[in-house]
Amino acid sequence: MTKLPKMAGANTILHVAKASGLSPATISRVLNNHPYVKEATRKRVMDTIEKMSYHRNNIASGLRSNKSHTIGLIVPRISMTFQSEVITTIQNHLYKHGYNLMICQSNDSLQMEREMVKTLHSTRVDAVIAACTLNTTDFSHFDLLMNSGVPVIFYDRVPTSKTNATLIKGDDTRGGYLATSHLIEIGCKKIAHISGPLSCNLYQDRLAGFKKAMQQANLKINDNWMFYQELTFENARIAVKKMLNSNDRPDAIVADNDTSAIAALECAKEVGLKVPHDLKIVGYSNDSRSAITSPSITTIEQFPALMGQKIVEALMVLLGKSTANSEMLVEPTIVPVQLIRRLSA
Amino acid sequence: MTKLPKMAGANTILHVAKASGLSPATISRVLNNHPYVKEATRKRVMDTIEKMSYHRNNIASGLRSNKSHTIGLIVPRISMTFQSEVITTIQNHLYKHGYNLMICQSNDSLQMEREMVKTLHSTRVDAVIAACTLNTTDFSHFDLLMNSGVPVIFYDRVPTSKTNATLIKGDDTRGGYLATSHLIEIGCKKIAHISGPLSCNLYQDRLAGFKKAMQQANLKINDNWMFYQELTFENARIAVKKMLNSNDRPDAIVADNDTSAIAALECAKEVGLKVPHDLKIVGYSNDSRSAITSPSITTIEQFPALMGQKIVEALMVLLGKSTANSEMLVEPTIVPVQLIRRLSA
DNA sequence: TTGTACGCGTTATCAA
DNA sequence: TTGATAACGCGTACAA
Repeated sequence: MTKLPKMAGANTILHVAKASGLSPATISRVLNNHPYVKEATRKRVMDTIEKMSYHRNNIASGLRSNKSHTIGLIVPRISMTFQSEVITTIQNHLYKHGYNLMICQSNDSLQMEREMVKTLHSTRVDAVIAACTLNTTDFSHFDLLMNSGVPVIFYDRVPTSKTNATLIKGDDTRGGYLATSHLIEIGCKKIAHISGPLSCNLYQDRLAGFKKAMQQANLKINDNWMFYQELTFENARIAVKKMLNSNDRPDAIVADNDTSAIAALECAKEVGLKVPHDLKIVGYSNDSRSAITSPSITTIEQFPALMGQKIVEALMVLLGKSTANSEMLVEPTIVPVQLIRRLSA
Repeated sequence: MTKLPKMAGANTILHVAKASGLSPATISRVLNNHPYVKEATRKRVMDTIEKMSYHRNNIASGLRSNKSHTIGLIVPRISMTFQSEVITTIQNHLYKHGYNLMICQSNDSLQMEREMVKTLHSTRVDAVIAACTLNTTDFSHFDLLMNSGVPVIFYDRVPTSKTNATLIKGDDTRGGYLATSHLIEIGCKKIAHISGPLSCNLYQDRLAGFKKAMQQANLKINDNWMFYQELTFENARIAVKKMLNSNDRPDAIVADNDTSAIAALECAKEVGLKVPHDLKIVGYSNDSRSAITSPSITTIEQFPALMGQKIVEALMVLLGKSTANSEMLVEPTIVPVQLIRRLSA
């Protein structure tokens, strides 16, 4: 007996090697499905592994191979319907490919986001997927990763300037256009817009879509009905109250998320306006709540599962596990959107 | 634009040692805040680290120290409001303590749950936090972790039999009781119950609370109004339709989640019943949707943030980072619940 | 207070 | 097809 046994429950490939009368290298080959292993040997090793209930130490493996089989994910918050569905899809797909997911919530804090990039770098994740905060306009903290050869995929909230990262985003321009032109088609002429802060590409694009639809219909944009703010329930209430209490009221509201749309609906009820008769409302994201209000809210579906799937596809290309769709890496991937017509507009 | 060359190899403490004219051991001591380091030396090292932009390799550190500073989390799905809030709290707290979180979704599949335990074991996580699937009645797959000295905390859906793991659960018996007795107080006598499958402790307990309230009020339980099923929207619709179309209709429904309560509300509207006048409804969990239906739904608040906090507290004790509340480790921790009265009952 | 030397468990590189 | 052996980067006795 050599220096083998130390503590129960800490079997290593060395133990397996001894027990099966083979070398550690062969055990490793079996574990990694290396081609040059005789079938009989493989079987013998597998049996021993089973018998000893050996489990490979991924930490040691990672140190040697420089692969952690872990993907880092940075997201503002997981509780948003859209985000949690994207993440769910990513996680399920990645798991099938043998990767783990390390999820970090920035809580929409740029400082947290910066720290998390460092942490994920130290953890030696194989790649990072990130939806940035509303305030992230400088993306240079991600250079740390890319300079070390760690691929970065941005989705949803992405940089607008040039980058070496892979970009996957929703068709927000079209989303803004669809929401607005729908209202125009059903006769609205005085359309308000509750936008998010324009520091973020999402809201820039949705605004562009809004403007395009308005211009095409020769409708003028009333600055008193344009709001650029963090899209919270309270902020929306304040904005909508102000509009509804004025002499000149809009006949429709395009909101950049469903929380704001729900707030608008609530305000309308309080003021005694009937939706959609007196005021029409369109939201954004198809939040699970938007389907169950009375009236239910017309909104923009973003297909989070599809986006998650695209993200994993790109990831597999970046990790060299796939060569399909390698053009994803140079051109931004645009995920389609769709108007979900309900009763509010 | 030329692609950035992949770095030949990141800096190591050896490089830092060379550059600062010290030994690797001293660098390591500085990184780990070891007491026996002269302040001037520490400063010198920190400067060099900064200048070289050295970042510690957590994989190597983990191999040596046998600590990954990563906590594994297994959860049926992150998209449920309750779960996503628990997870958010856990993640934010853990991050402050210097731990990462590896989240695994079992999708309520027992087989996935089993695999994920193995994966987390291989990844050498420092501890595992788990909310099990609805079908997990045998928890022995977690023994792999506990036998290797990896602490396990079960929350929400926990084992009912004896275990070495730490248990943190909601007061579901009281929740079921509060929901039912509230209905009784406001005059209901014919109360239906849409329960989850009794394989799961949650629904056993809520049912016990329901029965207790019914017995105290000398109300008899009508078996035609008792349903034990996975708590999906469709299942609830079928159950409620059946009851509302029969000759003998309940005057109230206790649902074990808000999805079922929302389905009940929808069915009632379809059949032309007014809620709460003709039918009263109480849900469970205070899902974000329950507040915005018309009428809004009375439900049971489970304080997910508090539960998340308790989980981290217990974890810190288990990891030897804290000695407060060490009784958490032997007795299950019960997180309180509260009736949120809204307009549906 | 700092340095030397070794080992954590695995995989890669040779050699056989 | 398999084996021997040297890394991977860090932490920690032990020595100085």
